[in-house]
Amino acid sequence: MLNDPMVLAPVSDATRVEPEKRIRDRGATEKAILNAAKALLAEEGFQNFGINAVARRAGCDKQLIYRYYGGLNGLVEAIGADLGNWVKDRIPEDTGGMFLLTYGDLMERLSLLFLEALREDPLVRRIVAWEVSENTEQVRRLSEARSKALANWLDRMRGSLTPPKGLDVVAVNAILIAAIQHLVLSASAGGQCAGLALKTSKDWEKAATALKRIVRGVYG
Amino acid sequence: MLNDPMVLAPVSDATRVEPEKRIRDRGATEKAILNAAKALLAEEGFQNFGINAVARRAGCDKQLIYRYYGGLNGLVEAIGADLGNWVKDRIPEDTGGMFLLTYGDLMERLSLLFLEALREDPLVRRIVAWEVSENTEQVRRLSEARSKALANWLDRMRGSLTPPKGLDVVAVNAILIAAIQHLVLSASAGGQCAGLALKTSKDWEKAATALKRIVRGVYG
DNA sequence: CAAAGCTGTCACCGGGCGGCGACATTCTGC
DNA sequence: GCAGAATGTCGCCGCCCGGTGACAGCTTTG
Repeated sequence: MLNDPMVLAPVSDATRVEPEKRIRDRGATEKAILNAAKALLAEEGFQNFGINAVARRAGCDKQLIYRYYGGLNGLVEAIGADLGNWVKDRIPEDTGGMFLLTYGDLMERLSLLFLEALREDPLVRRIVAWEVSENTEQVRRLSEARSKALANWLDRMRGSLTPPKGLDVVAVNAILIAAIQHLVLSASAGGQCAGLALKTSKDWEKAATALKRIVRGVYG
Repeated sequence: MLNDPMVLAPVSDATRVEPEKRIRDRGATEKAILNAAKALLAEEGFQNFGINAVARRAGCDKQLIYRYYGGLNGLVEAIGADLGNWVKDRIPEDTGGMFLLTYGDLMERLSLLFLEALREDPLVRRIVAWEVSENTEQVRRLSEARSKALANWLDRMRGSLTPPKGLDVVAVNAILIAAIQHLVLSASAGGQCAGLALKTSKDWEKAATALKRIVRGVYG
């Protein structure tokens, strides 16, 4: 009664634009929402990541996010599920025909691969930044998924190579991963890290060389 | 704690409670605001860091923040100014009576000192997390102040020790710093990093040992 | 004394947020 | 054909945000 619809004398003239009806396809809509969420997170970061923003981006009503994903939490969980396949998608499973004779060979290669992969994946970068910035249930889920995937990958790649004795490989690798992650995040946010410029590919070569030296130093 | 909301009890009757007048002291108020801001940032992180929250915490009206600091930007800048003295305040200037014979000795010690200092300073941790999460003017200022202070500190501590030749020390040190920062941030947020638990002091000993091995590996 | 300035407080604005109920339209099963 | 479910849309709510103008009380200055 408030708005008598027919009073609206719809744009009668030639400027008439078809209302672009959204097709009714739950599957497609769900995908659109998920993609919108991932793109939004990748591009804008977790700061302005919210129901309204995702809905706007997906071009649908936010109500559908509640219906199909149970709200933001569920949506984030869905993103986390994808994340399980991250390493699979992003990092070559085989070692590129190289012969990895030692654990040092392996870790050098994996470090560089990981660095590359992270540099090229804005979504995961944002998630890592999120992980170190908040400690909500949402983030914890994401973090868990990511770390599990990463651990599996490391394990698979190790193959039958035995790590050196007398060295806490878990701790050392954690530090290496931390270094890579922070390096990439820092570069992504400010173009540098602790005085080291990280913009041009030349900058990155220097970083990669230093990283190699570090890995070789500890793993021989 | 500061100003009970009971102040808004109207001037009713004999139950008149003295409204706890805030003393008029611009200097003290400015300090209160700055401290509130730092405490808030340290405890809650940059997520909900805003004019209203700071004013609430400082127990004063937000208008004063605009007047005295020119808004949040100015306030953040004031925080950044303090940051310049961070290393000075937090990290012993002398080397604790140790004889640092080699660059490796130095960097091992500095790494551990930096790790310790960061672990014990929630404010700077939040700032570092902020740095990798956003790229606004505010954050850039903070970041710059911090990195400058850090560089100065490294330089002072180096003294007359000459770094090894044939090694890009800037890059290597940047990676070491990145590792430490990410390790601490990760621990602070989720109690672990890449599968390495970082809660108990025993956990941290393992991390420190691994870090030493890495530093020694690259710097001898 | 009064005027002018400083300090602190309050109320209000527009806007975006998350969340929800109600409705419109289309599809499905009987 | 019809009822009910599925899908999509709309408008509203209460809340908090940043920002600003107006005002009240104290202090300094003349």
